[in-house]
Amino acid sequence: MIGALLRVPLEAVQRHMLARLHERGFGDLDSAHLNVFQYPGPQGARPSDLAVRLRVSKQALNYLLGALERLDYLERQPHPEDQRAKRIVLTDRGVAIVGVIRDAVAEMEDEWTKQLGEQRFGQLRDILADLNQRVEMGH
Amino acid sequence: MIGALLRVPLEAVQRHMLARLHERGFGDLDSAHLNVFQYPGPQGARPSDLAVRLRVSKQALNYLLGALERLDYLERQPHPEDQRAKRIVLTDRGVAIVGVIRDAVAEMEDEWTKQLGEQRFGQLRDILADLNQRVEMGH
DNA sequence: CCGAAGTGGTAAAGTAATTTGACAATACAT
DNA sequence: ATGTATTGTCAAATTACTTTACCACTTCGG
Repeated sequence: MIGALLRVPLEAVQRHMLARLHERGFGDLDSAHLNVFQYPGPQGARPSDLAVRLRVSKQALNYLLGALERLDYLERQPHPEDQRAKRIVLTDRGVAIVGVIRDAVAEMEDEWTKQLGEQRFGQLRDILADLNQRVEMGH
Repeated sequence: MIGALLRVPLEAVQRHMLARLHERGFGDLDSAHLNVFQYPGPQGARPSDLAVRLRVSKQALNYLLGALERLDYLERQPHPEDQRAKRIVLTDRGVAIVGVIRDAVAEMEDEWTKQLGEQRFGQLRDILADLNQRVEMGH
């Protein structure tokens, strides 16, 4: 059951993020675009590396990046150290949505802290952080 | 950060589920198909209700159901109480994958219990269960 | 150095998934 | 009874993604 237990709150966070973004002038973003901004975000990364991180093909990522570039959220600049490569650089608009996302997550955390109590929410965070480390270790 | 904290372990569970299914003779399933089997599963449900639950259009769900029916995981039978409606009924093959999924989740839970300790994993489950209730309440 | 092998990005073509819009059949409220 | 809403499905159009193929550049072995 642990799958469902993780899924429901995660989806709640994601819905809240997307709703806030839509409210605040970023109505042209959808959840696929949003994946690109998953922690730690695309700023400064190479498309290839990002594709590995997100577990999508580099073509699929490139397709998303094309959309986000047309919507003026980021640019693909030449990489200073490797002439083959590109560097993803957020535009002002791209930086702005990171702030909105951060706010939306903070709101959700406050809400849950209020509901569960500070102690239990703190435990949840701590245990999840621990688990994350271990999961990332184990491949 | 709570979003990322929930996402990483969830994806680990989902990957593990899919890997086990592929190992055990269900190589024709992909993660889109798998969504249909998310708790509490499609058994006995109406396509429309399931579409609402999964937050996809009824056409998109119908497309998935068509694929799953062709792969012999389920059937769409006439609904006994409403002549317009259908009832989703799992085939033997469909019932079988529910078992594999349950086993895969149990393995993951055992693994994490070993890593975090019984007490902390138990806390995680309890707090998440509590949070789930509250999230489902709040729309 | 030089050539072979590998990496990073992208274009083009093809496939898969999803949306949009319609519709027939049934249920239901008044 | 009659108008309205619901349920499932089809088909067309669109969008998202994959596959295949490439070229520019880098790295590495000699």
